[in-house]
Amino acid sequence: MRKLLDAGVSVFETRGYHAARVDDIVKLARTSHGTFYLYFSNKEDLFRALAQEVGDALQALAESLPLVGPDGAGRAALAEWIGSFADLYDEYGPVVRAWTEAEIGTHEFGRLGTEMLTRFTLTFTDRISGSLPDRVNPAIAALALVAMLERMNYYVLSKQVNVSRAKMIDTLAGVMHASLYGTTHA
Amino acid sequence: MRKLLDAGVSVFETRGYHAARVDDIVKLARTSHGTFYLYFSNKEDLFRALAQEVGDALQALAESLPLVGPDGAGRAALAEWIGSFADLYDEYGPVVRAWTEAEIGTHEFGRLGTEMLTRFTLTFTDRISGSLPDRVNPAIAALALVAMLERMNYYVLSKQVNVSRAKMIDTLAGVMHASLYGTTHA
Amino acid sequence: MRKLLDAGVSVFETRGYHAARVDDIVKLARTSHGTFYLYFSNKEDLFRALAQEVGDALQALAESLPLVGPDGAGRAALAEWIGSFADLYDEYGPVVRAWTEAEIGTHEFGRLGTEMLTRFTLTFTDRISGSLPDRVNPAIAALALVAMLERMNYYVLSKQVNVSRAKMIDTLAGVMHASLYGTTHA
Amino acid sequence: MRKLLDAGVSVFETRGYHAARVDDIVKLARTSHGTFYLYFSNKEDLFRALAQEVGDALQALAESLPLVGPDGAGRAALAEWIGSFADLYDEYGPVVRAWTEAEIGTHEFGRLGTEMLTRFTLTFTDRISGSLPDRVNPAIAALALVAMLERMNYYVLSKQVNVSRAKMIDTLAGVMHASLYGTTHA
DNA sequence: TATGAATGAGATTTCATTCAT
DNA sequence: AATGAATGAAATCTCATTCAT
Repeated sequence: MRKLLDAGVSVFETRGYHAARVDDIVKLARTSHGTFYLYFSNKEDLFRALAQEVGDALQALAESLPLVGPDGAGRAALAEWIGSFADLYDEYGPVVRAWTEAEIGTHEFGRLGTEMLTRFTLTFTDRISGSLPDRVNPAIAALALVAMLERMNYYVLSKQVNVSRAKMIDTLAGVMHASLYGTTHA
Repeated sequence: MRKLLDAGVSVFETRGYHAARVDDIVKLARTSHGTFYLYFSNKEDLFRALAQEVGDALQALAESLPLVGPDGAGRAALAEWIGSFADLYDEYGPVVRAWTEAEIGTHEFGRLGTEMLTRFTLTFTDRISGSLPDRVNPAIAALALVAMLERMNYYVLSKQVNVSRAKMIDTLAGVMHASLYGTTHA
Repeated sequence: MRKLLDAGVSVFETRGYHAARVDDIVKLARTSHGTFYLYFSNKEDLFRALAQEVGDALQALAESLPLVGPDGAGRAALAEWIGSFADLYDEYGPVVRAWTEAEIGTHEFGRLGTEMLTRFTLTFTDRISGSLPDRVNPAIAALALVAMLERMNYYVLSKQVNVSRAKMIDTLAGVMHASLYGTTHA
Repeated sequence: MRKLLDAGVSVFETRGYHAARVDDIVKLARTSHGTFYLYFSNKEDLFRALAQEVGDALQALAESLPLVGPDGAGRAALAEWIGSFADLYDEYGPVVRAWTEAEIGTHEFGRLGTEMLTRFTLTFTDRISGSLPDRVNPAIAALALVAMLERMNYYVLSKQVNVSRAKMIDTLAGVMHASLYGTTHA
């Protein structure tokens, strides 16, 4: 039930995954405990549904990454794609953060998260592997870039580190492009 | 009391911050509830003490970053420093992860974490700012590199993504060096 | 919920306010802790509700005090009213005693008690002020009589001082009437 | 140990008997838990010692009540004695209040208190019995007057009901004298 | 389908008391 | 005599989950 999922996102945003109570979600959704358990078997179950949505969106995004060339156009395309990532983070930020919180000490979400990361990175690797210098392991470099991408978005968009969205995107594009083609930023 | 702090690290590692019960910590430390509350006013309070330790260690690490030159020696020095970061992550991993878990939805730890990130990044920026191309904002580039560093360590050392520690360090050094001097990796 | 309030009265009676445990109340009411906290936020909260009831009953009683004349009929009417006070004390004794116990060192109940005393005494003063000799401050004399009334009921009805209810009422009526009209007792 | 007894009075004053912790008393007395238990077996025990002091002082006071005559001099002597009672209440107020609090729901203190009340009232009865009209039971009238005396002092000296000490004494003397000799107040 | 009162297991926290020094 | 760290029993309170309506 959409109402409950949306309330879930909202409550996870303000209270975090662990501190979120079924009662909070139910109250925000203006429905009852009984109804909650009609649709979900518990908080974890509702979260799984939200996580699924994020996972799908992320995978679609990974697949939309263009083959990036060494020139300015390639860099611009990369920047645009990073912008899409930021858009996605804007939309699903609370879920992503809750996920990070939930997966620590929770077997299932940890496994799900690792799977998702692996799939995303695999697709990402695929797109950039042609561009990398021979001696570099593309999968690992890709993982590092994904790490930077994810965490920088968290820092800037969730943690209110004082950096503008545009500058964040430009910087990420610069560092990524440099590591792919060895050129200097911008 | 050291015994309780150590037990805290251990319990946060296995159960995560939220699922950790005072009872777990107390049992592991082979002491009593009364003793726990003699030294700390609650779980949060104990965690604060641990966080302080990590913060101090991280700050010391940031200050140990050498001025990195464009040549191979510079790259090697950078790799060595990243290795120290990984060592620190090994030692304090449970606390860092617990922190990540705790700071979401907990104002205080969120603020503390942002402060720590800011200080670390500031020192980091200081060390690399001379090396960056003019048009790049050093603070933001530094933040991106710190994001990569932190998150990659988490992926590899905590999440059991199947990457060797040596390769992680080498890759991180490569990407960082490339973004500083525009050279290709290695 | 009535069941819990009644159990509260009963437990306060046998154990006193401070020694009363939520668990006692819950067990006597044959319900659960959860239910208790559904209706009251703690023991204090339940007590507040009971205190409200006593306060209302006392105020109604004060307002029922007839204008007492100097003759035998006036004295009889006064005695009857004192009888009603004793009835009320019988009914709410446990709460009144618990209040006495609770208000010492508890700001809120102290304040509530003083308010109630003031209102009761004010109404009482109103009823007797016409009867007092000029030089006497009616409010203070009224307060003294209320003090006697309250404490004597406590001595006789709660403390099991060996005095019959009838004699207590007769004596109180005598002293009060004497102080109002300067006649000797009875 | 005097230091502990004094600290006890002080703590009972601010926190009441039940809320008083051994820790509070020990801290205020600038000594240790161990020392407390060296001199008293528990909080109750310390309180018993204080109660003993109050009991002795009260009994001495009762015995100092002069034989009160029907004239102005008798009334003045009565007023002076009531002043002494107020002095005693000033000094031992916290203990008296704590006693009231403690005796509800505590067998031992209730019994002690009733004994003390009985002894005090007996002596009081002795002193006034000659003055009362034949039909009045002196013991009961005395009890009523003692009730008034005690409670009025509590109202005025502890509860901060807005009445001056002088007026309280005058009013009590008036009501008492009136009930003894049937004269009007003052 | 929907409700929400009732439940009770389990976590947190307090504080009187002991005992080795 | 004096200390105060350590204890643990006992109380409070929360919240996920159920179930009769």
